[in-house]
Amino acid sequence: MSIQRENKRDEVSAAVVSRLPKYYRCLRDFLNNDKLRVSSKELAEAMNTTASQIRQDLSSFGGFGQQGYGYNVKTLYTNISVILGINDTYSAVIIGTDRLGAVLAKESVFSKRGVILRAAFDSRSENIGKEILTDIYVRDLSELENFCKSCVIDIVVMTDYPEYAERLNNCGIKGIWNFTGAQLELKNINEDISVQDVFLGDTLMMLCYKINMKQKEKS
Amino acid sequence: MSIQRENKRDEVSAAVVSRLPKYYRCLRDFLNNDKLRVSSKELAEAMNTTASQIRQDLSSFGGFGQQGYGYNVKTLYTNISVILGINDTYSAVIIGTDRLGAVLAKESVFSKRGVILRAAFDSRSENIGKEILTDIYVRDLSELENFCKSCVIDIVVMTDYPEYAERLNNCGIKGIWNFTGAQLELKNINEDISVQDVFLGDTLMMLCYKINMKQKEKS
DNA sequence: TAGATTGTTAATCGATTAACAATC
DNA sequence: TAGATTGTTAATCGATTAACAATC
Repeated sequence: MSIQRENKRDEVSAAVVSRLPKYYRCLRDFLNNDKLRVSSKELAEAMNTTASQIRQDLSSFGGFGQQGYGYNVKTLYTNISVILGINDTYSAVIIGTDRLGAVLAKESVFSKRGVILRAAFDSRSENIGKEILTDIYVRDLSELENFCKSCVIDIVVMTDYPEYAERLNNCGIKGIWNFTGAQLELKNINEDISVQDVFLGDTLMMLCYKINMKQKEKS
Repeated sequence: MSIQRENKRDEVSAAVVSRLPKYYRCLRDFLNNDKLRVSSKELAEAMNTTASQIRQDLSSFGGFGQQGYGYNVKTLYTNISVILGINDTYSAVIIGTDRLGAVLAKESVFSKRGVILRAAFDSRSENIGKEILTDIYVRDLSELENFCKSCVIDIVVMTDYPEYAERLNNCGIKGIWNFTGAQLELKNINEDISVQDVFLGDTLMMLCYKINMKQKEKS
């Protein structure tokens, strides 16, 4: 119970977490421009927010700055990388190899984040056996569980077959990156597994909404 | 000034807007299951939120329900579709035809939302001229502005060349769906143009963060 | 030492939840 | 009419912003 409470206290709000990647990108740009130090005011301008928020956010992970000086860009960048777990290596498999799946396999987004693709799965016979990436041949979906168990797989990238998610409960995986466009049944998924949704269709709908609003404002 | 104020008052918060696509998906599922009516309580359960939030959200667009009865699924679905502008037709072009661009072109996400792809652009000579979709051949990026002006293009899907965004200011486009992984320079982009970002890398970073947190909690 | 800028505490603002009168 | 459930107002909660003492 005391540990529970400890965790609760240390827990960082979802709002802050959602801003971390933006901090990371922004600091990376500063670093690439050989900037050595940055104040919360400067960071705020670059990120289109307030200096207060920057300091509040960063202090929730401990103080990375120095009064009168600001933040050392390199140090802050390194710290945020560690917080995000970006320097670690992850092994991954892809489920669904049509279109989106095939492309994600080739995407640099994986290698940039230390994610190594180990295998790809599909249940359509016309896809099975295809080489979607050097030395990565599409396997039958029915092999998925055994594969994850025998190899050590951290991340499952789902681009199809959302109903397969719960089969991953006892395969030792740590996270699901969900592109299926369907809400996974979280109540059937092991609590140890983190789920990150990407609803592409939702973002297109929101764009349509914004476009429509602007039209209406005018009239 | 009175109109300005009117708009301000009618403005729906970003939090509500971000939930609209979820309402839409949820109601579509109910509709597919031939459900005729739904209460805020039921909807809340399906959407993993509170009945209060459902009623609060929906009332910000006007009352779609009926005391003692709830909401008619079909009516609510139609209303949300109209709010999202989902039944309208949009014409679009894609910038960048490597990997992600090529796949998005083929994705059903477009046709599902009434988005018709008119053209694709790239500046790499090896890509130009390729047929990435039936009758859609990759054009030279330099033709982009003239093309958008002459045809009536609503949406530009950017998968590359983020620096090109500001060139779209006077082409009459209404929205940019940004997959470039770079923050577009909003101060250089016409206010009439809505921008919807999709930072895939950010979502992967957030997944890594969650995975790491769970590991730390255990130890 | 003086100026700058942090980390943190307090104030404000907005979003979510609860309560309930209105009414189908 | 009685029961159900909305739309809306009020209460609570959390996140953002402002202020400032601490200190490099």
